[in-house]
Amino acid sequence: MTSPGAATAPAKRGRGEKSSATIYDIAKLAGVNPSTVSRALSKPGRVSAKTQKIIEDAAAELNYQVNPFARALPTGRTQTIGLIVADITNPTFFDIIRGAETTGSARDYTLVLAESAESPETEVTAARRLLSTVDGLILASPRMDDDHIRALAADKPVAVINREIRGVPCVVPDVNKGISEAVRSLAANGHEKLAYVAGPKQSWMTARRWEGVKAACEWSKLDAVRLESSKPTVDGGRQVARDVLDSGATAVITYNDLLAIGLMQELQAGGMRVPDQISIVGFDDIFGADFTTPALTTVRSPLGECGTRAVTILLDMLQGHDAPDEAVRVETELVVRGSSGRLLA
Amino acid sequence: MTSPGAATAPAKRGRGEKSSATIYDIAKLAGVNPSTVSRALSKPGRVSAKTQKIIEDAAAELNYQVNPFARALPTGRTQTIGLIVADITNPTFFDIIRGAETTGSARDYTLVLAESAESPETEVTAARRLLSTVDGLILASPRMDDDHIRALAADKPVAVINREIRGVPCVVPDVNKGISEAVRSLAANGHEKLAYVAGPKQSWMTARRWEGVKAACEWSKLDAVRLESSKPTVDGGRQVARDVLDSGATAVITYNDLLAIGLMQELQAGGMRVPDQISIVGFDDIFGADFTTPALTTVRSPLGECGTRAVTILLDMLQGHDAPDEAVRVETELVVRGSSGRLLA
DNA sequence: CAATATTTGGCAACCGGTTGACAAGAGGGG
DNA sequence: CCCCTCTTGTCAACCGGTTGCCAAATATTG
Repeated sequence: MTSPGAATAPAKRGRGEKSSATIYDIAKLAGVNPSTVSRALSKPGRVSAKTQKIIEDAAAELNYQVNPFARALPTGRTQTIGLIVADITNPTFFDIIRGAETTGSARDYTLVLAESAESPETEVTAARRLLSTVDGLILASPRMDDDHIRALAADKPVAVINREIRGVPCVVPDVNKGISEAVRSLAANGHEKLAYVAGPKQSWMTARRWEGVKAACEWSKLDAVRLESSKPTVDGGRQVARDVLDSGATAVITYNDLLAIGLMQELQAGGMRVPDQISIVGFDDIFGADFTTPALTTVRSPLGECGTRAVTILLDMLQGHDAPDEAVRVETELVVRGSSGRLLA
Repeated sequence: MTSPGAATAPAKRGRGEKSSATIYDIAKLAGVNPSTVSRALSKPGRVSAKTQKIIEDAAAELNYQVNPFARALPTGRTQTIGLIVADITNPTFFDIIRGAETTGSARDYTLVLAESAESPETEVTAARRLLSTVDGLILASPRMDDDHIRALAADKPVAVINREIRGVPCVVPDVNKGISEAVRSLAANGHEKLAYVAGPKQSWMTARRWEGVKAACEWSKLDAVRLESSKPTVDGGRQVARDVLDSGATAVITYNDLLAIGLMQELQAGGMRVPDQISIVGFDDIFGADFTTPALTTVRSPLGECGTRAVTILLDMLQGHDAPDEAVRVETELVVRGSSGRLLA
């Protein structure tokens, strides 16, 4: 309003007429120096209680809000955290996103979202771009290689979900508990041969899960066979049905729920009865896993908790705490629904 | 490096050692003035081709990246758009988020996500907070009242999805086509009485859908009755099953797919056969709608497209285009799956 | 009550770009 | 050959906070 030259600047600035109040406005109103205002509003006990009050009142009156960019410029702090997911389409990530958003905004951090479309290159680009504008970065099921991730982590706090990388804070579901529950339950129900339908080769997790299945089967004296899927989707599940039947397995554990659902649909379409003739166990307990008939038995990974934990680690690091030097493990558990059960020979 | 006083500033800055290159570094390397660098890198033909080249090479060599905050400070442009959804839990929004993210990042905009947890107050707060840091804001199914939204829109470009507000650019699925297809199909299959299970009272959409159903039923000479649900979730669907049975309707259209799924589960649990005894049609075609048995017939709203369109409108406005003065309507269509069909008396 | 320790507030530089005003240099016309 | 116009680069102010350093004000202490 009082700004000179306002007449010569023809509505160029994008911020509406009433640019919001600055610390200079407050300073004028409160009769102090701008720097004092800045201190009153950020540093805790740096100014006297009296001045503090005056300034706060003035700020309230002008209904002041800090300009995040002005603050970010000299300090580098932005109050945002970035989250990169491999594929926004994939419901697995929904819970992670939700957990991260909720936890972040509870501590006054805003979530910035990007996706890599499953491409390592896109992922690196997106990560680089984000990294410069956020205080910390979360990579959920990253597709880029370890060294890239370490390079990012050298720059700013980074937390990784669903993958374990030495030297970088990680949050990883510990699949063993859930898997051994699943395998034990299948063994108890009379199954003797089990197939594992694997996921994408680049996925760190698919290897961990297969190891877990193999180990548990050995323990329970089950036969374990590994089958490959073309892609970790419902469609991929449909396509692998033939192989499953050919394998002679009567129980199947899949890399994820989508595969399980597709597989179940295809098998049922072919006249198989689930779980009477074949038991199916998925992974993750995604949204919709209980929509099927029978509802899907699955090893639940607490993905929302992964998001929450990752954010917490990040924010702690930002406050100067050390990163946990071991990967944080969250428990998985078997959720028994209708798709697994006694084998009726 | 050459900066004086570097010794006195003891590693305070949070940005790793090698703070990235600035236009000043480029200027030095290229032997020109920083402002020339700035112009070369942003304004199109403001500098000579020769200087342009020199500067670009220098920038490449230093592997320069603009500091978004430094740019945002004087210009107000941030290259980000905000998206506020009522509930991250709700799969309806997944597609919107995906559409918005994809479209935005294709045009070099980053998506900033916030949720309102279905609370109008939280929503207003989140919107205010976001508005100051983004170039434009998308409100998906906003819960706040019209005036609040208009106030936001007065400040910066705002686009609304799933609600129509005069004077604010909106993207709204036009439910009529999908609904009339649904009702006509039900009528053709021998149904004479239809129930509409409504959603939350504050939802603008639930009213539109009920109007559409009523009108289509009149046209097709069907009896239409409206039932209320406690909440628009699977659970809410289960709870309304009793009312549906009592109503005597043989066909049901629900406010959304979650209600439809819950309703179908409950009815089937009670021994009803779908669709032989009762047909069920949902709304939105969310992820998982085809996981059920039978798969859910539903009126698809192209939610991904809504996200895309909203972003497009916003970015166009940012480039100085006018906002469309009419709400943008996207088509809905009936997706026939197994849950609707001929009534077997 | 003077001398010293501690608060508290002000000054000014800085973060890294953008942009209006201007001057030097290049090119064109009479 | 001179004057005028157009291009191109430079200067300097500015966006809105933060923070090191210093001095004034106040509190503490002998």
